[in-house]
Amino acid sequence: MDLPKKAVTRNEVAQLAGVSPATVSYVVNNGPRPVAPATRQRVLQAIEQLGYQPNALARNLRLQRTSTLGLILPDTHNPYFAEVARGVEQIAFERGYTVMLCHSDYSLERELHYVHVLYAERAAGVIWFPATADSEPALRLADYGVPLVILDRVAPGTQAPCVLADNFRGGFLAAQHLLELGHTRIGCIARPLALHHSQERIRGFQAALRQAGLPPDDAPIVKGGYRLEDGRAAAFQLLELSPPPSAIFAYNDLMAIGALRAAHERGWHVPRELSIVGFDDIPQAAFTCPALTTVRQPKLDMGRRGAQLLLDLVEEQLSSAQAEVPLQVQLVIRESTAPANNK
Amino acid sequence: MDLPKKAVTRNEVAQLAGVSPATVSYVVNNGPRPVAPATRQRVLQAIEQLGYQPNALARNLRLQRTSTLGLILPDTHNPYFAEVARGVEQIAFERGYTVMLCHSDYSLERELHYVHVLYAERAAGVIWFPATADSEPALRLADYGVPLVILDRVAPGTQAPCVLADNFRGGFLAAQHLLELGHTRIGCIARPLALHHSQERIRGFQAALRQAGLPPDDAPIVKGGYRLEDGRAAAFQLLELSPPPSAIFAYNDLMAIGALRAAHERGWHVPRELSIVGFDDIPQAAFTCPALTTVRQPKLDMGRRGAQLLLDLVEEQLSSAQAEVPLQVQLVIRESTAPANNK
DNA sequence: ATGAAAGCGCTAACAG
DNA sequence: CTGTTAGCGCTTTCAT
Repeated sequence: MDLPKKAVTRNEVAQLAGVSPATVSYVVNNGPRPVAPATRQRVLQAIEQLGYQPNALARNLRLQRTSTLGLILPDTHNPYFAEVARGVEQIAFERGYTVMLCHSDYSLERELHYVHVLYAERAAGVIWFPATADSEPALRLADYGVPLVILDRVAPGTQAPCVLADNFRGGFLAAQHLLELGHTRIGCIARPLALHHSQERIRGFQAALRQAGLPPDDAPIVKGGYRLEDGRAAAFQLLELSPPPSAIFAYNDLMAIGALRAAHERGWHVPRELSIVGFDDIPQAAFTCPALTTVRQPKLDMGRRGAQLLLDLVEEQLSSAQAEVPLQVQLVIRESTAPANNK
Repeated sequence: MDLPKKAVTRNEVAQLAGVSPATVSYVVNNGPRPVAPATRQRVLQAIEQLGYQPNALARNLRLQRTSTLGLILPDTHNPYFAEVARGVEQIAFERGYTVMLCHSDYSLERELHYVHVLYAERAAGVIWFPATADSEPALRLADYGVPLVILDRVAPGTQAPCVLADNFRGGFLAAQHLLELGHTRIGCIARPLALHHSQERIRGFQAALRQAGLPPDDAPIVKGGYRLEDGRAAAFQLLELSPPPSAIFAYNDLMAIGALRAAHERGWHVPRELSIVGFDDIPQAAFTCPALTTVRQPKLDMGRRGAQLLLDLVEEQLSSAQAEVPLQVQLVIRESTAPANNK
């Protein structure tokens, strides 16, 4: 039943309908030339009868373009990325594109691997959620002439449009939220500050402290990974300080959850004795534990916006043909909305 | 920088290297014919110099096969599916395949849409996580001769291999776990019983009750959706019964979390006054809320096993060429492991 | 050891 | 309105 059954081709359809292969194309593509209603009918019937399904490979080869989008991201295990993937696919579907899912698994090497694969497949464009601070993948894609949109990060030396969360504002809001709850000693779980967005979140965070008249240096920072387990470890460090913080701002929700876990293990009651705020918005987490408040970030929307931007780029490039379009840098800022205390 | 830059072709490489296009192929593919070391060197250098990257479209067209796998699943918003996707991509990567991510969004129509797209793209095989009880997508794929592996469901009328969780056992274990905790009145949040796996989970659940000497009919069942919100609504129904159950077994973790939320809203304390068990294993949930225990199910592994099975099928079909291989039905049972109470 | 050439299935310009 | 034909970039069987 699933032996290498040979697919029916356009020629067979043409033969059955008694027309030329070209005519079949005109019917299938609804153009570029008109077809007499009677002929069209015969062709459609032949297609139906044979179960003809045009070969996209041949079509793409001939057209010198595909409708495939590459999506490179670290790992859908992190619900944040899964949500981004979902957003990308939604838009791709709506606009007739298809998505190739590429996990970089937080490795530059694999990002580069997929850059090559996607170019080999002549992807129409790529959406890249960088795993490291290295811009090489973007450079390579630019070199290949493949349109690119970068998510959640700026890649120095690149012209590619970015979709960014407003990291500064997110950090600011997180601190503000905790300050309003009466906390004065707040610990931070960050990533290495070399990372632009981590740095921004911390900057925003400290700005809020300063504005409240608190010395930012009072806020202990633990720099580290990005996984749940990293958050747990970082929280242990923070809780052992004297005095320990009464609140924690975590770089992402995964680590916030890790912190929550650490708190539980240490016998702290959240949120009575310790408040925790994560930067992202993981619905399950938000719903599961009323103690966990999050600064909401529209990550589904990030995927959607990224895909939209990319497809606009792709299609513009297509229509503008060889007209020398001036490069343009487009920067989209997505703002975090106010912190939501999930009652 | 990303204008429709024309890609360098094999002919240009051949010209630069002063060899025939065929020779370039032999070098690139390392066969099927040997190439003199000196020639090979010149070709490699030309490739390097021009930044040549073979066009996979042309190659696939010629070869009449691709290394693209289709993955059709409801929605990566559900971490369960995200995890499956991750598993599939892992194996695909290892074996040199690429994954097309297709969200059916729980709709048969979209499943069929993607079946067509994937066939048009001549996908080497498809992994399908059905959204409904309808087998039509499987039938269509069989008709096209596209190898298929079905996840988590049997599709009547199909020969496709399935990767199944041991739903009966999972339900059994869930009930057993709750019985050991001393519960005697346990509510169920299920999906429509027409769905094989929901039915099985309930069957297993009731079998455990029976074995414990309890009348299964005492266990109230609410049938419904699959989302967090559905679980919340179902839990409200259960909690309003008199007497209300002291424990709840939910079809999946998303609904278990919804139930947890409902309990909170009603002022119940979990797990002191109400125990909740979800069938899946969502790490965040499990970690976030120590009250939530889950029957672990290796969903990453489900994706991995599915992809392995599929690729074996694909490659076997490739090698066996036109030899009339007898159809074979392969059924893999994945067992749920013991319930883990996430302390 | 290598070159020439025939397609893979399709689109679109060129001819009627 | 429709048929014929030249490729798209590649693999591989013929030849040499």
